[in-house]
Amino acid sequence: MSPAPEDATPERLRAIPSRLLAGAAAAADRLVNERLAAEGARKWHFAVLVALAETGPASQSDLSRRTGVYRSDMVAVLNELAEGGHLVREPDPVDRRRNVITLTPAGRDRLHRLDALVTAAQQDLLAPLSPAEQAELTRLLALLDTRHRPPHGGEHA
Amino acid sequence: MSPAPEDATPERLRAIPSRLLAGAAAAADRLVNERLAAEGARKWHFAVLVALAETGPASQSDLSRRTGVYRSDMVAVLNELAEGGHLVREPDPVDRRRNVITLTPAGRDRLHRLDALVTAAQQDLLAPLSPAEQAELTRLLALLDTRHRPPHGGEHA
DNA sequence: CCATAAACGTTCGTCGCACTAACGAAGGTA
DNA sequence: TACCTTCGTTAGTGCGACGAACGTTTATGG
Repeated sequence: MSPAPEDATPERLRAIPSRLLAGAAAAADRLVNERLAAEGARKWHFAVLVALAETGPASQSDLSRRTGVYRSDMVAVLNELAEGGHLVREPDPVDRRRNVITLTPAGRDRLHRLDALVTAAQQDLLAPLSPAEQAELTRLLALLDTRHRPPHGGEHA
Repeated sequence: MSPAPEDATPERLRAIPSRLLAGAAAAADRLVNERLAAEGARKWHFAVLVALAETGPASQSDLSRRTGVYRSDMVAVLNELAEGGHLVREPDPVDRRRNVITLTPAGRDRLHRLDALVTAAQQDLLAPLSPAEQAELTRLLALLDTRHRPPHGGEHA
């Protein structure tokens, strides 16, 4: 038998938070993507659908800001969702620079299905933790997130 | 004035652990890379140097397993470190398929400098949390990491 | 001893994500 | 009017994660 190399990761590396974070994030992404792939979706699709459902029709740059998807990348995401009939993209009559993105009933359906998948993935992800630990982890991560402001086109004020 | 869109991220999305994880990991990566870029290094360089310092000379696939860098990508990392004189790559006389990677004194020096940078980045990252929270977050992340085994070429037994 | 299988280093290519640059069309403002 | 900004869009860059394939070398087993 082999000497069972098991987890050969050096101690030093294993204690580094940024590495732990990267590892956990990778695992999380993998879980989510696996589930969503079963429906031929990616996480951005879900994010956009959520944003649309939450506040109604919006422009692309609106959606970009709210989901964190760059407006350059938003184009393709919307194309794919539009092809699937999950949303409609039409020019905004009041501001003709804009497109108004509107969720269709089919889109709302899809949102519900994707939501179930994403929720399941979260449970898989957090399963190793007790409910209290899950809540604490979520809280701490949210803290870090709000502190380390995205390199986005954020508030200048 | 604008209606202050501020943080327009939908509530639904903000509560999703995998998204929080991705956000925090991105911030962490950004902090680490910014620091390391000052020395013209990337995180893999650091990881490889740590692995070498911890257990002495090793083969490339050894390093690959221990650092998490794919062996395909390891090639370039070692090239760069070798160019900088931080390590030496020579064929293994006992197993001529392998290369023996050996840390040079210059490499050890560089490790210490990079270590300082990485440590500083961790402090920046965790600064929003109390020491107790930092420890707890690290613990929980380590738990998730060890549970969600990498999709790597892991144990077959 | 020879065939076959495995491991190693390497090259190349793919995919997704984050991010920049630039451009035409449209709107706001002086 | 001229100017600046916003919006959607295209194209392109860089990086990390990952797979395929190939030649070389070592291990295995009949």
